Amino acid sequence: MATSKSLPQPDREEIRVEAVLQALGEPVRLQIVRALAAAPEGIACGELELPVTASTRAHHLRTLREAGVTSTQTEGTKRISKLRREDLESLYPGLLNGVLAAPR
Amino acid sequence: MATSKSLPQPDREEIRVEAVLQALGEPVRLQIVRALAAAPEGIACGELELPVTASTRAHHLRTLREAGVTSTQTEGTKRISKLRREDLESLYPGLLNGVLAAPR
DNA sequence: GTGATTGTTCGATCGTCATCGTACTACGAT
DNA sequence: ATCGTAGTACGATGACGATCGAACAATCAC
Repeated sequence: MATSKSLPQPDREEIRVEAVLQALGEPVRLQIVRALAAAPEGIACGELELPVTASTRAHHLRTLREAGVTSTQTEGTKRISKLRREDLESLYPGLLNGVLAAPR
Repeated sequence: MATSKSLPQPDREEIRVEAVLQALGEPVRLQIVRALAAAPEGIACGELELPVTASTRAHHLRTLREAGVTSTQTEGTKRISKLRREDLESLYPGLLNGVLAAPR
């Protein structure tokens, strides 16, 4: 049986804009967010191509999740992360689109 | 005669989204940005009510200016800072409004 | 079971940054 | 010129965070 569990994350009303902006302001994390934005079905940690080691990758994914930017579900040994687009759009309408509109 | 000079700042195309997000992610700076958003005519450094000393205030204003978030003009001994709304809206449409929509 | 895969957690290191006080500059008023 | 005001620049400190390697945990395949 494929057990699937959600990792802890802040509720929508607990999300703080400073934490979101700080999370998005780190280059590696912004790169992750761009990849997640291009993959609505979510991405497993290991599938992200990043210039850092696996432990640093885990650290950034945790930061994004705890800031309320992403949600993570375990699928077997994989952990699928997705953007919390609805929550972010509801809290800060236009913010995410504006960030994603930035030239790379 | 009232001499008026603009302090150096990045051109629109030099603005990096990481720097903008990082600048906005600091609580004191976000407070400054909120105050500037409420005062389209600009605010002098000393008129900002912040829980930090003058030197820290100057540091944050410099960070915002160098990130491309604000512009600063000298008016006598005062330095008037304004939000670069047009540039930010052009680069990251919706971002600033989204941030300002956040509950305090 | 063993082993391989996937990912996290822990501890350490190193750099960056927010903060402060002090000294300094620039301008205006007297 | 002297004084007061507005703000910056510098140097130091302390805290936070990005990074890594190594050890650990959980699941799947065999």
